Amino acid sequence: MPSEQELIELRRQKREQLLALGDAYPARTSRTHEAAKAVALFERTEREGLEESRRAVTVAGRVTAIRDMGRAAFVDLRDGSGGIQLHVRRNVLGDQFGLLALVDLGDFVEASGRLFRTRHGEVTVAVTRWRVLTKALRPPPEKWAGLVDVETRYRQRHLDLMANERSREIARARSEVLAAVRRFFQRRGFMEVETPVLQEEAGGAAARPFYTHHGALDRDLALRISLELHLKRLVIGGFDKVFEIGRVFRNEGISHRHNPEFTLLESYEAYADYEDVANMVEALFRSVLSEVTGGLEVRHGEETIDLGEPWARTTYREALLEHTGIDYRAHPEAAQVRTLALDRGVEVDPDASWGTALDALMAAFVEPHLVHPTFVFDYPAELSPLAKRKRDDPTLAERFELFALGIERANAYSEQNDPVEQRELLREQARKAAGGDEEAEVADEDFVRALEQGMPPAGGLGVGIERLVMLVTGEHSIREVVLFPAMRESGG
RNA sequence: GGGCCCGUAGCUCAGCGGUAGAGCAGUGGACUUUUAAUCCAUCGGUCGGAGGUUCGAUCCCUCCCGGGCCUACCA
Repeated sequence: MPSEQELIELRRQKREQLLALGDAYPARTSRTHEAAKAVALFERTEREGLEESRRAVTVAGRVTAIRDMGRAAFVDLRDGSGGIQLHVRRNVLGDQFGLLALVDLGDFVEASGRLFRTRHGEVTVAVTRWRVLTKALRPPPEKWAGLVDVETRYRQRHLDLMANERSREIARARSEVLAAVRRFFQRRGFMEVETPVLQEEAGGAAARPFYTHHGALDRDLALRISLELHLKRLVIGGFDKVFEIGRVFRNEGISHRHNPEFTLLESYEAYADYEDVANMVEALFRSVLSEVTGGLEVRHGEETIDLGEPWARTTYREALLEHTGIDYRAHPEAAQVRTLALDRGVEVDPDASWGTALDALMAAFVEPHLVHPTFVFDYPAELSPLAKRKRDDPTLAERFELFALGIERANAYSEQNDPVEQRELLREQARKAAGGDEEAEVADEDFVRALEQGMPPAGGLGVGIERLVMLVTGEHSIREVVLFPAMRESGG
Protein backbone atom coordinates (compact mmCIF):
# COMPACT_ATOMS: atom_id res chain seq x y z
CA MET A 1 0.00 0.00 0.00
CA PRO A 2 1.41 3.43 -0.91
CA SER A 3 2.67 5.40 2.01
CA GLU A 4 0.29 8.31 1.54
CA GLN A 5 -2.62 5.89 1.63
CA GLU A 6 -1.30 4.46 4.89
CA LEU A 7 -1.14 7.91 6.44
CA ILE A 8 -4.71 8.60 5.41
CA GLU A 9 -5.90 5.19 6.58
CA LEU A 10 -4.47 5.77 10.05
CA ARG A 11 -6.28 9.08 10.28
CA ARG A 12 -9.50 7.46 9.08
CA GLN A 13 -9.22 4.97 11.91
CA LYS A 14 -8.74 7.80 14.41
CA ARG A 15 -11.79 9.49 12.93
CA GLU A 16 -13.81 6.31 13.54
CA GLN A 17 -12.63 6.20 17.12
CA LEU A 18 -13.56 9.84 17.65
CA LEU A 19 -17.01 9.21 16.19
CA ALA A 20 -17.39 6.26 18.54
CA LEU A 21 -16.50 8.53 21.48
CA GLY A 22 -18.88 11.29 20.38
CA ASP A 23 -18.18 13.48 17.38
CA ALA A 24 -15.24 14.29 15.14
CA TYR A 25 -17.00 17.16 13.33
CA PRO A 26 -19.24 19.08 15.76
CA ALA A 27 -21.05 22.07 14.26
CA ARG A 28 -21.03 24.24 17.35
CA THR A 29 -17.97 25.57 19.10
CA SER A 30 -17.76 27.48 22.34
CA ARG A 31 -14.69 29.57 21.69
CA THR A 32 -14.48 32.63 23.93
CA HIS A 33 -11.24 34.13 22.61
CA GLU A 34 -9.24 34.27 19.42
CA ALA A 35 -5.70 33.04 20.07
CA ALA A 36 -4.16 36.50 19.75
CA LYS A 37 -6.87 38.02 21.96
CA ALA A 38 -6.27 35.42 24.67
CA VAL A 39 -2.53 36.17 24.66
CA ALA A 40 -3.18 39.92 24.71
CA LEU A 41 -5.67 39.51 27.54
CA PHE A 42 -3.15 37.62 29.62
CA GLU A 43 -0.39 40.13 28.95
CA ARG A 44 -2.61 43.04 29.87
CA THR A 45 -3.84 41.60 33.15
CA GLU A 46 -0.33 40.42 33.95
CA ARG A 47 1.02 43.96 33.52
CA GLU A 48 -1.63 45.25 35.83
CA GLY A 49 -0.48 42.65 38.35
CA LEU A 50 -3.92 41.21 38.76
CA GLU A 51 -4.50 37.82 40.29
CA GLU A 52 -7.17 37.61 37.64
CA SER A 53 -4.40 37.12 35.06
CA ARG A 54 -5.00 33.41 35.24
CA ARG A 55 -8.26 33.88 33.37
CA ALA A 56 -10.13 30.93 31.95
CA VAL A 57 -10.54 30.96 28.19
CA THR A 58 -11.71 28.64 25.45
CA VAL A 59 -9.67 28.76 22.26
CA ALA A 60 -9.92 26.85 19.00
CA GLY A 61 -7.70 26.30 16.01
CA ARG A 62 -5.59 24.04 13.87
CA VAL A 63 -2.94 21.89 15.52
CA THR A 64 0.43 22.91 14.07
CA ALA A 65 2.79 21.06 16.40
CA ILE A 66 2.66 18.47 19.17
CA ARG A 67 5.50 18.02 21.65
CA ASP A 68 4.64 14.88 23.53
CA MET A 69 6.33 14.09 26.85
CA GLY A 70 4.43 11.01 27.83
CA ARG A 71 2.29 12.19 30.71
CA ALA A 72 2.05 15.72 29.39
CA ALA A 73 2.33 17.46 26.05
CA PHE A 74 2.46 20.89 24.49
CA VAL A 75 0.19 21.48 21.51
CA ASP A 76 0.51 24.53 19.24
CA LEU A 77 -2.76 25.90 17.96
CA ARG A 78 -3.28 28.42 15.18
CA ASP A 79 -6.41 30.31 14.24
CA GLY A 80 -6.95 33.26 11.94
CA SER A 81 -5.60 35.70 14.51
CA GLY A 82 -2.36 33.93 15.37
CA GLY A 83 -1.26 31.12 17.64
CA ILE A 84 -1.38 29.95 21.21
CA GLN A 85 0.12 27.02 23.05
CA LEU A 86 -1.84 24.41 24.99
CA HIS A 87 -0.48 22.37 27.86
CA VAL A 88 -2.29 19.08 28.31
CA ARG A 89 -1.47 16.96 31.38
CA ARG A 90 -2.63 13.50 32.28
CA ASN A 91 -3.20 14.25 35.97
CA VAL A 92 -5.38 17.24 35.04
CA LEU A 93 -7.31 15.78 32.14
CA GLY A 94 -7.78 12.20 33.34
CA ASP A 95 -9.65 10.24 30.68
CA GLN A 96 -9.58 13.20 28.28
CA PHE A 97 -5.79 12.92 28.12
CA GLY A 98 -6.28 9.87 25.91
CA LEU A 99 -7.60 12.18 23.19
CA LEU A 100 -3.97 13.12 22.52
CA ALA A 101 -3.48 9.77 20.79
CA LEU A 102 -6.28 10.62 18.35
CA VAL A 103 -5.08 14.15 17.54
CA ASP A 104 -2.81 14.68 14.53
CA LEU A 105 -1.14 17.70 13.01
CA GLY A 106 -3.67 19.58 10.93
CA ASP A 107 -6.71 18.69 13.07
CA PHE A 108 -8.82 21.43 14.61
CA VAL A 109 -9.34 21.30 18.37
CA GLU A 110 -11.03 23.40 21.01
CA ALA A 111 -9.50 23.71 24.48
CA SER A 112 -10.53 25.40 27.72
CA GLY A 113 -8.43 26.31 30.72
CA ARG A 114 -6.69 29.07 32.60
CA LEU A 115 -3.86 31.08 31.05
CA PHE A 116 -0.35 30.94 32.47
CA ARG A 117 3.18 31.71 31.38
CA THR A 118 5.64 28.83 31.03
CA ARG A 119 9.21 28.76 32.29
CA HIS A 120 10.30 29.79 28.77
CA GLY A 121 7.88 32.69 28.86
CA GLU A 122 5.17 31.53 26.49
CA VAL A 123 1.56 32.32 27.24
CA THR A 124 -0.18 28.96 27.44
CA VAL A 125 -3.59 27.46 28.17
CA ALA A 126 -3.49 24.94 31.03
CA VAL A 127 -6.10 22.72 29.46
CA THR A 128 -8.85 21.31 31.68
CA ARG A 129 -11.21 20.28 28.88
CA TRP A 130 -10.71 19.75 25.16
CA ARG A 131 -12.19 18.10 22.11
CA VAL A 132 -11.62 17.63 18.42
CA LEU A 133 -13.54 20.02 16.14
CA THR A 134 -12.36 18.61 12.82
CA LYS A 135 -10.38 15.48 12.08
CA ALA A 136 -8.07 16.03 9.10
CA LEU A 137 -7.39 13.01 6.88
CA ARG A 138 -4.36 14.34 5.05
CA PRO A 139 -1.11 15.42 6.68
CA PRO A 140 -0.09 19.10 6.51
CA PRO A 141 3.11 20.21 4.76
CA GLU A 142 6.38 19.68 6.59
CA LYS A 143 6.80 22.04 9.53
CA TRP A 144 10.31 23.35 9.12
CA ALA A 145 11.07 23.73 5.40
CA GLY A 146 7.36 24.17 4.78
CA LEU A 147 5.92 23.86 1.30
CA VAL A 148 8.41 24.98 -1.34
CA ASP A 149 7.36 23.25 -4.54
CA VAL A 150 6.01 26.12 -6.61
CA GLU A 151 3.60 24.03 -8.59
CA THR A 152 1.98 22.58 -5.46
CA ARG A 153 1.88 26.04 -3.90
CA TYR A 154 -0.18 27.36 -6.81
CA ARG A 155 -2.32 24.32 -7.51
CA GLN A 156 -3.09 23.60 -3.86
CA ARG A 157 -3.02 27.10 -2.46
CA HIS A 158 -4.65 25.94 0.79
CA LEU A 159 -1.44 24.04 1.60
CA ASP A 160 0.65 27.08 0.72
CA LEU A 161 -1.44 29.32 2.97
CA MET A 162 -1.23 26.77 5.76
CA ALA A 163 2.53 26.52 5.51
CA ASN A 164 3.76 29.94 4.43
CA GLU A 165 3.17 33.13 6.36
CA ARG A 166 4.41 35.16 3.39
CA SER A 167 1.64 33.81 1.19
CA ARG A 168 -0.92 34.78 3.80
CA GLU A 169 0.61 38.28 3.99
CA ILE A 170 0.37 38.77 0.23
CA ALA A 171 -3.25 37.62 0.13
CA ARG A 172 -4.09 40.05 2.92
CA ALA A 173 -2.18 42.85 1.20
CA ARG A 174 -4.20 42.31 -1.96
CA SER A 175 -7.44 42.52 -0.03
CA GLU A 176 -6.24 45.70 1.67
CA VAL A 177 -5.18 47.23 -1.65
CA LEU A 178 -8.66 46.66 -3.05
CA ALA A 179 -10.26 48.17 0.05
CA ALA A 180 -7.89 51.16 -0.07
CA VAL A 181 -8.59 51.75 -3.76
CA ARG A 182 -12.33 51.74 -3.08
CA ARG A 183 -11.94 54.14 -0.16
CA PHE A 184 -9.89 56.49 -2.33
CA PHE A 185 -12.50 56.71 -5.07
CA GLN A 186 -15.39 56.86 -2.66
CA ARG A 187 -13.77 59.76 -0.82
CA ARG A 188 -13.54 61.61 -4.13
CA GLY A 189 -17.17 61.09 -4.92
CA PHE A 190 -16.83 58.31 -7.50
CA MET A 191 -19.60 55.75 -7.84
CA GLU A 192 -18.64 52.10 -8.10
CA VAL A 193 -20.46 50.26 -10.88
CA GLU A 194 -20.54 46.83 -12.49
CA THR A 195 -20.78 46.25 -16.22
CA PRO A 196 -21.20 43.10 -18.34
CA VAL A 197 -18.51 40.47 -18.61
CA LEU A 198 -20.27 38.72 -21.50
CA GLN A 199 -20.36 40.91 -24.56
CA GLU A 200 -21.14 40.68 -28.23
CA GLU A 201 -17.78 42.16 -29.12
CA ALA A 202 -14.88 42.65 -26.75
CA GLY A 203 -13.58 46.19 -27.14
CA GLY A 204 -11.69 48.93 -25.38
CA ALA A 205 -8.25 47.38 -25.65
CA ALA A 206 -6.00 45.65 -28.10
CA ALA A 207 -6.12 42.00 -27.09
CA ARG A 208 -7.46 38.67 -28.27
CA PRO A 209 -10.62 37.73 -26.37
CA PHE A 210 -11.95 34.44 -25.07
CA TYR A 211 -15.24 33.27 -26.55
CA THR A 212 -18.07 31.34 -25.02
CA HIS A 213 -21.52 30.29 -26.13
CA HIS A 214 -24.94 31.22 -24.85
CA GLY A 215 -27.11 28.12 -25.17
CA ALA A 216 -30.62 29.61 -25.05
CA LEU A 217 -29.73 32.43 -27.41
CA ASP A 218 -27.56 30.13 -29.51
CA ARG A 219 -25.05 32.90 -29.83
CA ASP A 220 -21.31 33.24 -29.33
CA LEU A 221 -20.26 35.83 -26.80
CA ALA A 222 -16.89 37.31 -25.94
CA LEU A 223 -15.53 37.77 -22.43
CA ARG A 224 -14.57 41.37 -21.87
CA ILE A 225 -10.99 42.53 -22.36
CA SER A 226 -11.54 45.94 -20.77
CA LEU A 227 -14.17 47.98 -18.95
CA GLU A 228 -13.80 51.11 -21.02
CA LEU A 229 -16.71 51.23 -23.44
CA HIS A 230 -19.46 50.53 -20.91
CA LEU A 231 -18.04 52.97 -18.38
CA LYS A 232 -18.02 55.74 -20.99
CA ARG A 233 -21.67 55.03 -21.69
CA LEU A 234 -22.36 55.69 -18.03
CA VAL A 235 -20.59 59.02 -18.30
CA ILE A 236 -22.75 59.79 -21.33
CA GLY A 237 -25.76 58.85 -19.21
CA GLY A 238 -24.85 61.49 -16.67
CA PHE A 239 -22.74 59.81 -14.01
CA ASP A 240 -19.78 62.17 -13.85
CA LYS A 241 -17.47 60.03 -11.76
CA VAL A 242 -17.55 56.25 -12.06
CA PHE A 243 -15.13 53.44 -11.42
CA GLU A 244 -15.17 49.68 -11.71
CA ILE A 245 -12.89 47.01 -10.34
CA GLY A 246 -13.53 44.00 -12.50
CA ARG A 247 -12.11 40.84 -13.90
CA VAL A 248 -11.12 40.95 -17.55
CA PHE A 249 -9.90 38.13 -19.78
CA ARG A 250 -7.23 38.15 -22.43
CA ASN A 251 -6.50 35.14 -24.55
CA GLU A 252 -2.75 35.59 -24.59
CA GLY A 253 0.35 33.98 -23.20
CA ILE A 254 0.89 33.13 -19.55
CA SER A 255 4.00 34.51 -17.91
CA HIS A 256 5.27 35.88 -14.64
CA ARG A 257 3.63 39.16 -15.60
CA HIS A 258 0.51 37.88 -17.35
CA ASN A 259 -2.43 35.86 -16.17
CA PRO A 260 -5.25 35.21 -18.65
CA GLU A 261 -7.73 36.71 -16.21
CA PHE A 262 -6.79 39.70 -14.14
CA THR A 263 -8.45 42.47 -12.22
CA LEU A 264 -8.63 45.83 -13.88
CA LEU A 265 -9.44 49.12 -12.22
CA GLU A 266 -10.86 51.77 -14.53
CA SER A 267 -12.18 55.18 -13.63
CA TYR A 268 -13.76 57.97 -15.68
CA GLU A 269 -14.20 61.52 -14.55
CA ALA A 270 -16.18 64.06 -16.54
CA TYR A 271 -14.72 67.56 -16.88
CA ALA A 272 -11.24 66.22 -16.18
CA ASP A 273 -8.39 65.71 -18.66
CA TYR A 274 -5.33 63.50 -18.58
CA GLU A 275 -3.33 66.02 -16.56
CA ASP A 276 -5.97 65.83 -13.85
CA VAL A 277 -5.87 62.05 -14.03
CA ALA A 278 -2.07 62.04 -13.64
CA ASN A 279 -2.40 64.05 -10.45
CA MET A 280 -5.09 61.69 -9.23
CA VAL A 281 -2.98 58.60 -9.97
CA GLU A 282 -0.15 60.00 -7.93
CA ALA A 283 -2.52 60.57 -5.03
CA LEU A 284 -4.11 57.13 -5.51
CA PHE A 285 -0.84 55.21 -5.41
CA ARG A 286 0.41 57.13 -2.39
CA SER A 287 -2.86 56.71 -0.58
CA VAL A 288 -3.00 52.96 -1.22
CA LEU A 289 0.64 52.42 -0.34
CA SER A 290 0.52 54.32 2.92
CA GLU A 291 -2.77 52.73 3.97
CA VAL A 292 -1.54 49.23 3.26
CA THR A 293 2.12 49.39 4.28
CA GLY A 294 2.19 52.43 6.53
CA GLY A 295 4.86 54.12 4.42
CA LEU A 296 5.72 55.33 0.93
CA GLU A 297 8.83 53.28 0.27
CA VAL A 298 8.82 50.16 -1.85
CA ARG A 299 11.57 47.55 -1.80
CA HIS A 300 11.93 45.33 -4.78
CA GLY A 301 14.99 43.12 -4.69
CA GLU A 302 17.96 45.49 -4.60
CA GLU A 303 15.93 48.54 -5.54
CA THR A 304 14.19 50.83 -3.09
CA ILE A 305 12.05 53.64 -4.39
CA ASP A 306 10.34 56.39 -2.47
CA LEU A 307 6.95 57.21 -3.93
CA GLY A 308 6.84 60.25 -1.69
CA GLU A 309 9.44 62.01 -3.82
CA PRO A 310 8.16 63.97 -6.81
CA TRP A 311 7.34 61.74 -9.76
CA ALA A 312 9.15 62.29 -13.03
CA ARG A 313 7.26 63.54 -16.07
CA THR A 314 8.45 63.18 -19.62
CA THR A 315 6.98 62.63 -23.06
CA TYR A 316 7.05 59.63 -25.34
CA ARG A 317 9.19 61.49 -27.83
CA GLU A 318 11.67 62.80 -25.25
CA ALA A 319 11.98 59.46 -23.49
CA LEU A 320 12.68 57.63 -26.71
CA LEU A 321 15.12 60.29 -27.85
CA GLU A 322 16.93 60.25 -24.51
CA HIS A 323 17.38 56.48 -24.33
CA THR A 324 17.83 55.59 -28.00
CA GLY A 325 18.84 58.80 -29.76
CA ILE A 326 15.91 58.27 -32.11
CA ASP A 327 13.55 61.11 -32.92
CA TYR A 328 10.59 59.35 -34.43
CA ARG A 329 9.57 62.48 -36.29
CA ALA A 330 12.57 61.90 -38.52
CA HIS A 331 11.28 58.41 -39.32
CA PRO A 332 7.62 58.59 -40.35
CA GLU A 333 7.67 55.26 -42.23
CA ALA A 334 7.08 51.94 -40.49
CA ALA A 335 9.90 50.34 -42.44
CA GLN A 336 12.36 52.95 -41.12
CA VAL A 337 11.44 52.28 -37.51
CA ARG A 338 11.55 48.51 -38.02
CA THR A 339 15.07 48.90 -39.40
CA LEU A 340 16.12 51.05 -36.44
CA ALA A 341 14.79 48.41 -34.08
CA LEU A 342 16.46 45.53 -35.90
CA ASP A 343 19.74 47.48 -35.98
CA ARG A 344 19.57 47.61 -32.20
CA GLY A 345 18.84 43.94 -31.87
CA VAL A 346 15.13 44.28 -31.13
CA GLU A 347 12.97 41.69 -32.79
CA VAL A 348 10.03 43.17 -34.68
CA ASP A 349 7.52 41.54 -36.91
CA PRO A 350 8.30 42.26 -40.58
CA ASP A 351 4.82 43.71 -40.99
CA ALA A 352 4.78 45.55 -37.65
CA SER A 353 3.15 48.96 -37.91
CA TRP A 354 5.00 52.18 -37.20
CA GLY A 355 3.52 52.39 -33.72
CA THR A 356 4.10 48.76 -32.88
CA ALA A 357 7.76 49.04 -33.91
CA LEU A 358 8.15 52.20 -31.83
CA ASP A 359 6.65 50.44 -28.86
CA ALA A 360 9.14 47.61 -29.23
CA LEU A 361 11.91 50.20 -28.91
CA MET A 362 10.21 51.73 -25.87
CA ALA A 363 9.87 48.34 -24.22
CA ALA A 364 13.48 47.43 -24.90
CA PHE A 365 15.32 50.67 -24.18
CA VAL A 366 13.14 53.00 -22.17
CA GLU A 367 10.79 51.13 -19.87
CA PRO A 368 13.46 49.14 -17.99
CA HIS A 369 15.09 52.44 -16.97
CA LEU A 370 11.92 53.92 -15.53
CA VAL A 371 12.52 52.73 -11.98
CA HIS A 372 11.36 55.76 -10.07
CA PRO A 373 7.70 56.53 -10.86
CA THR A 374 7.63 58.27 -14.24
CA PHE A 375 4.75 59.55 -16.32
CA VAL A 376 5.26 59.27 -20.05
CA PHE A 377 2.91 61.69 -21.79
CA ASP A 378 1.69 62.11 -25.35
CA TYR A 379 1.69 58.79 -27.13
CA PRO A 380 1.58 58.57 -30.89
CA ALA A 381 -2.07 58.83 -31.85
CA GLU A 382 -1.83 55.68 -33.92
CA LEU A 383 -1.37 53.65 -30.73
CA SER A 384 -4.32 55.26 -28.97
CA PRO A 385 -7.55 55.04 -30.96
CA LEU A 386 -9.78 55.84 -27.97
CA ALA A 387 -7.85 58.91 -26.82
CA LYS A 388 -8.40 62.52 -27.79
CA ARG A 389 -5.81 64.00 -30.14
CA LYS A 390 -3.71 66.88 -29.02
CA ARG A 391 -5.06 70.14 -30.37
CA ASP A 392 -1.66 71.46 -31.43
CA ASP A 393 -0.41 68.17 -32.84
CA PRO A 394 -2.89 65.66 -34.21
CA THR A 395 -0.21 62.97 -34.56
CA LEU A 396 -0.19 62.76 -30.76
CA ALA A 397 -2.84 61.58 -28.34
CA GLU A 398 -3.53 63.00 -24.90
CA ARG A 399 -2.46 59.80 -23.23
CA PHE A 400 0.04 58.86 -20.56
CA GLU A 401 1.38 55.69 -19.11
CA LEU A 402 2.90 55.48 -15.66
CA PHE A 403 5.96 53.32 -15.09
CA ALA A 404 7.61 52.25 -11.86
CA LEU A 405 10.30 49.63 -11.29
CA GLY A 406 10.46 49.21 -15.07
CA ILE A 407 6.86 48.05 -15.43
CA GLU A 408 3.80 49.86 -16.71
CA ARG A 409 1.48 50.58 -13.81
CA ALA A 410 -1.23 52.81 -15.25
CA ASN A 411 -2.58 54.02 -18.58
CA ALA A 412 -4.81 57.06 -19.04
CA TYR A 413 -6.34 59.34 -21.66
CA SER A 414 -8.27 62.45 -22.23
CA GLU A 415 -11.08 60.43 -23.75
CA GLN A 416 -12.00 60.82 -27.38
CA ASN A 417 -15.51 62.28 -27.42
CA ASP A 418 -15.84 63.44 -31.02
CA PRO A 419 -18.11 60.74 -32.49
CA VAL A 420 -17.05 61.50 -36.06
CA GLU A 421 -13.37 61.12 -35.32
CA GLN A 422 -14.00 58.13 -33.09
CA ARG A 423 -15.93 56.32 -35.79
CA GLU A 424 -13.19 56.98 -38.30
CA LEU A 425 -10.48 55.75 -35.91
CA LEU A 426 -12.39 52.60 -35.06
CA ARG A 427 -13.05 51.90 -38.74
CA GLU A 428 -9.35 52.19 -39.34
CA GLN A 429 -8.81 49.60 -36.60
CA ALA A 430 -11.46 47.41 -38.17
CA ARG A 431 -9.64 47.57 -41.48
CA LYS A 432 -6.45 46.49 -39.72
CA ALA A 433 -8.30 43.66 -38.06
CA ALA A 434 -9.69 42.58 -41.42
CA GLY A 435 -6.13 42.71 -42.67
CA GLY A 436 -5.14 40.18 -40.03
CA ASP A 437 -3.82 42.47 -37.30
CA GLU A 438 -4.81 40.64 -34.13
CA GLU A 439 -3.89 43.63 -32.02
CA ALA A 440 -6.38 45.94 -33.69
CA GLU A 441 -9.34 47.09 -31.70
CA VAL A 442 -12.81 46.05 -32.63
CA ALA A 443 -15.24 48.70 -33.79
CA ASP A 444 -18.31 48.87 -31.61
CA GLU A 445 -21.14 50.60 -33.43
CA ASP A 446 -23.31 50.72 -30.30
CA PHE A 447 -20.56 52.57 -28.52
CA VAL A 448 -20.12 55.18 -31.26
CA ARG A 449 -23.88 55.60 -31.39
CA ALA A 450 -23.79 56.37 -27.67
CA LEU A 451 -21.00 58.89 -28.25
CA GLU A 452 -23.22 60.65 -30.75
CA GLN A 453 -25.46 61.44 -27.82
CA GLY A 454 -22.66 63.62 -26.50
CA MET A 455 -20.05 62.69 -23.90
CA PRO A 456 -18.60 65.45 -21.76
CA PRO A 457 -14.85 65.86 -21.84
CA ALA A 458 -13.53 63.18 -19.51
CA GLY A 459 -10.32 61.73 -18.16
CA GLY A 460 -10.08 57.93 -18.01
CA LEU A 461 -7.69 55.65 -16.15
CA GLY A 462 -6.77 51.98 -16.20
CA VAL A 463 -4.68 50.21 -13.56
CA GLY A 464 -3.94 46.50 -13.37
CA ILE A 465 -4.64 45.58 -9.76
CA GLU A 466 -2.09 42.76 -9.81
CA ARG A 467 0.56 45.24 -10.97
CA LEU A 468 -0.38 47.52 -8.11
CA VAL A 469 -0.29 44.68 -5.58
CA MET A 470 3.10 43.63 -6.97
CA LEU A 471 4.33 47.17 -6.43
CA VAL A 472 3.00 47.30 -2.88
CA THR A 473 4.34 43.88 -1.87
CA GLY A 474 7.58 43.99 -3.86
CA GLU A 475 6.69 40.69 -5.54
CA HIS A 476 7.86 40.21 -9.11
CA SER A 477 5.64 37.33 -10.20
CA ILE A 478 1.95 37.88 -10.89
CA ARG A 479 1.34 34.33 -9.69
CA GLU A 480 2.31 35.32 -6.19
CA VAL A 481 -0.42 37.95 -6.04
CA VAL A 482 -3.15 35.86 -7.69
CA LEU A 483 -4.44 33.23 -5.29
CA PHE A 484 -5.23 30.69 -7.99
CA PRO A 485 -3.11 31.50 -11.04
CA ALA A 486 -3.79 29.90 -14.39
CA MET A 487 -1.95 26.63 -14.86
CA ARG A 488 -1.84 24.01 -17.55
CA GLU A 489 -3.69 20.78 -16.99
CA SER A 490 -1.80 18.81 -14.41
CA GLY A 491 -0.14 15.76 -15.80
CA GLY A 492 3.11 13.83 -15.67
C1' G B 1 6.95 31.61 -29.09
C1' G B 2 12.75 31.18 -28.15
C1' G B 3 16.91 29.98 -24.54
C1' C B 4 18.51 27.76 -19.87
C1' C B 5 17.24 24.69 -15.68
C1' C B 6 14.23 21.25 -12.71
C1' G B 7 10.86 16.65 -11.63
C1' U B 8 13.79 10.84 -6.30
C1' A B 9 9.22 8.82 0.26
C1' G B 10 3.22 12.74 2.44
C1' C B 11 6.93 17.33 2.81
C1' U B 12 12.30 19.29 2.32
C1' C B 13 16.44 17.35 -0.09
C1' A B 14 21.10 13.99 -1.18
C1' G B 15 22.70 10.21 -4.68
C1' C B 16 24.05 10.48 -11.00
C1' G B 17 26.00 3.46 -14.68
C1' G B 18 25.97 -2.01 -10.26
C1' U B 19 19.34 -2.11 -8.76
C1' A B 20 17.92 3.97 -3.47
C1' G B 21 19.41 7.40 1.31
C1' A B 22 18.80 11.51 5.24
C1' G B 23 15.74 15.03 8.05
C1' C B 24 10.64 16.16 9.11
C1' A B 25 5.84 13.71 9.29
C1' G B 26 3.87 8.54 10.60
C1' U B 27 4.09 3.99 13.91
C1' G B 28 5.97 1.55 18.80
C1' G B 29 8.63 2.77 23.35
C1' A B 30 11.04 6.39 27.42
C1' C B 31 10.20 11.23 29.41
C1' U B 32 4.64 16.03 33.52
C1' U B 33 7.26 23.58 31.63
C1' U B 34 8.37 21.92 25.92
C1' U B 35 8.72 25.14 21.67
C1' A B 36 12.68 22.70 14.88
C1' A B 37 11.63 19.21 22.30
C1' U B 38 15.09 15.05 23.12
C1' C B 39 16.47 9.73 23.06
C1' C B 40 15.75 4.40 21.16
C1' A B 41 13.42 1.37 17.48
C1' U B 42 10.60 1.10 13.00
C1' C B 43 7.20 1.54 8.54
C1' G B 44 7.37 4.11 4.00
C1' G B 45 9.58 4.52 -3.14
C1' U B 46 5.91 2.32 -10.42
C1' C B 47 13.41 7.62 -8.79
C1' G B 48 7.29 12.35 -13.79
C1' G B 49 5.85 8.98 -18.44
C1' A B 50 7.26 6.16 -22.94
C1' G B 51 11.04 4.41 -25.93
C1' G B 52 16.44 3.64 -26.85
C1' U B 53 21.86 2.56 -25.63
C1' U B 54 24.06 -1.10 -22.16
C1' C B 55 25.42 -7.48 -19.36
C1' G B 56 22.93 -3.89 -16.19
C1' A B 57 19.67 2.78 -16.28
C1' U B 58 17.17 6.94 -10.97
C1' C B 59 21.92 8.12 -13.53
C1' C B 60 23.53 8.39 -20.60
C1' C B 61 20.32 9.54 -25.35
C1' U B 62 15.37 10.76 -27.77
C1' C B 63 10.41 12.07 -27.40
C1' C B 64 6.24 13.34 -24.31
C1' C B 65 3.91 15.54 -19.69
C1' G B 66 4.34 19.16 -15.78
C1' G B 67 7.00 23.26 -13.46
C1' G B 68 10.61 27.44 -12.77
C1' C B 69 13.84 31.43 -14.48
C1' C B 70 15.34 34.70 -18.53
C1' U B 71 13.37 36.75 -23.06
C1' A B 72 9.19 38.40 -26.25
C1' C B 73 3.77 40.51 -26.28
C1' C B 74 0.34 42.79 -23.05
C1' A B 75 -2.17 45.35 -18.02
